[in-house]
Parts: sequence; C-alpha cells; structure tokens
Amino acid sequence: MGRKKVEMKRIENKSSRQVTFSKRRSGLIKKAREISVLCDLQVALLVFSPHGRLYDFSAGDRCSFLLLNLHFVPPFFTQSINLLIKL
Amino acid sequence: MGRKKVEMKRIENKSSRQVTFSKRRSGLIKKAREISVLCDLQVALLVFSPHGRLYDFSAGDRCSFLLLNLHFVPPFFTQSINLLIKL
DNA sequence: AACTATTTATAAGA
DNA sequence: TTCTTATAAATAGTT
Repeated sequence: MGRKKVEMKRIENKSSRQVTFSKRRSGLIKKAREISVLCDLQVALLVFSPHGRLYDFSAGDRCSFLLLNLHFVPPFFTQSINLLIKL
Repeated sequence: MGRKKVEMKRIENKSSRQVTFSKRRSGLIKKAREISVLCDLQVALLVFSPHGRLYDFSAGDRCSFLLLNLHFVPPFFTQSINLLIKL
C-alpha cells in the first residue's frame, strides 16, 4: 500500500526506517485493538530493539498487563527476561 | 475494508467472530513480521482469551522467545503469569 | 476456501 | 514534520 510496493528487507536509511516504524507502529497497534474488540480477546504487543531492549509495549484498552524487564549481568546470565503479569 | 464498514464492537455471533479472528489474525501476524523486517526490530504478539488463557503466540521469523504460561490455583493467587524469555 | 467490492493502510510527495 | 493523495493491501460479505 502506498505509492510504490516496498521490498521486504531492512530499510537501510536510518531516518526512512524511523519514519516507517512510526507509521506502521500506529497501524499495528490499531489493528491489535480492533481484533481485541471485535473478537473479545486481549492482545499484547511487544517490540524490541535489535539488542533486546524493550522498545515499546502496547496492550489495548481492554487489556492490562504489567511488564517487568529484568536485566542480568553477563557472563552468568546474558539474557534478559520479561515478566508479563496479567492484572 | 471489505464490503461494509464494521462497527467497532464485539461480534456477537460466535461463528462470525471466529471467522473474523482467523482472517485478522493472519493480517496482524503479517504486519508484525513486516515491521520487524523493515525496521530491524523484534516483535512478539500475544493473544489471550477473555479469561486469560494464552490463545496464540507469534514472534516472527527473526525473533525467538520462550513463553512460559504459569497458572496458579486460587484463592492464594488467581492471576496467571507469563514468563517471556528472549533466546 | 475462493472471490471481489470496498474500505483501510501507507509510500511518496507537498 | 505534519498533511495530502495515489496506490497497494486487507478484509466483509458473498459464492
């Protein structure tokens, strides 16, 4: 959709990538909210940066979660854990 | 989009609701994958039934999570906890 | 499970 | 960066 069909690969230009993210994020959140309302479900949407940091979290109007992002110090445990608690 | 504009409220007819869920779920997962690829992000999508059971989990091709859904017996702890671990 | 008339999302451009 | 608009894509109702 849009003036041209876009190729499905990483957008190399940083500002274009940022613009696309900003536009598509709203669209994605809108659609998540819609399916949530229409189909009587709760939807959580989690977006992470390439390095695993939580970048965005959206749960829709009818959906409440508490998200705890726990970081651990390497080398004992290099992963991060996200604790998602339904309220 | 479609033959008519739909009102944003719960679809009461169960089979229509199921059909809409099936159609829109694929669309939502597709869009989550697209933003993930285009913007170089990892996206996790969690869908829960009205009573909090995990119904669907999707993380896209480039995104690996391990999701543990822990249930607790009431009345001591009535909530469920979802442990989302980045791999 | 397909089709297709329409609505909706969005890539470029202003 | 916010608004516009041409076009691609999603999907509601139908077959």
